[in-house]
Amino acid sequence: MTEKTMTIREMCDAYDVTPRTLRFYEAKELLFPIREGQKRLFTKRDRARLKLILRGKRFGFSLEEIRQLLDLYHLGDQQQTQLKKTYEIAQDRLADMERQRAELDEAIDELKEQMKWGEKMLASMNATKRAAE
Amino acid sequence: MTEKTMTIREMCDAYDVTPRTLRFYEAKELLFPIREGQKRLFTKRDRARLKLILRGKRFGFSLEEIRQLLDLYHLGDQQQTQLKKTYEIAQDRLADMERQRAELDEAIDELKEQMKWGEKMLASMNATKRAAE
DNA sequence: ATGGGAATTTACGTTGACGTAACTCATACG
DNA sequence: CGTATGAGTTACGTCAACGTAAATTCCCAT
Repeated sequence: MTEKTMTIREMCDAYDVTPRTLRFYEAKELLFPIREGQKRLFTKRDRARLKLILRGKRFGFSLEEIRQLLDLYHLGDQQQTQLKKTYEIAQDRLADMERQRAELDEAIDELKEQMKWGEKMLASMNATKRAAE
Repeated sequence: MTEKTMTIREMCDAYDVTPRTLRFYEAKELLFPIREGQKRLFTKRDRARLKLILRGKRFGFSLEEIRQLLDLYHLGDQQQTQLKKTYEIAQDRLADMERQRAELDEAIDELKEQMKWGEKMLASMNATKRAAE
């Protein structure tokens, strides 16, 4: 088996998070490291989940929302209603994300416009400065 | 002149925010309503800024970052260094946003995959249920 | 004059996502 | 054997972005 586990330190280095963060995620039931006596051992599953958590965060999911989405994976004998609910959450988020992307595109364009502006300002100010020297 | 101003209530209704929010933005120097005696009067400029603030928020800018970007507009006699700094902030944010969009695209795809999964689960569970009836 | 609605100020409360400090416990090392 | 290093627990602190409550104040209609 590829049951290679990682210590908390290795995880921190590998994913650039603090120990506090990993323990916090465990407390919030986003990660489930095995407890070898005192220490935590993070499995491949934990690493996969952490990657998803970090990406989720990067575009505004709350940890709670991320937890719900992660639960899409382990749907063994769940009740159908629960499944449906989670599925709908995912659908909503997807719609949100697509709206967000559209806005993002728009905003990027506008920001670019804005910056052409800034460039001109800079140029004219440099000209003024050179003229003054 | 089109110097039509709006009261706080009108603003709230028009932009779906609370009075608290508008006062908060004023305190943070994002808005500058005129004070007619006791009351605030929001100008066209305030409305334009508010729109930008709200959009900025929708994709994760902090109010402080938004304030900096808004300052790109009123660059009258500013110092060049200040201008440059702000300009660089904008550049960085733009890069961030483009990275974010790329990730968003990726994540949307993955989420869609995930959901096909969910659909199959739902379908098979419905089949099971029907067979049991 | 008065009572009812707005708007205002002041100030404390809240939520999420950790940071940070204090202390304990275990182990490795010279 | 002492100690330094690293992990763990507990619990209080923080920061942003407002919410919420209390106590005025102002204007206007009855």
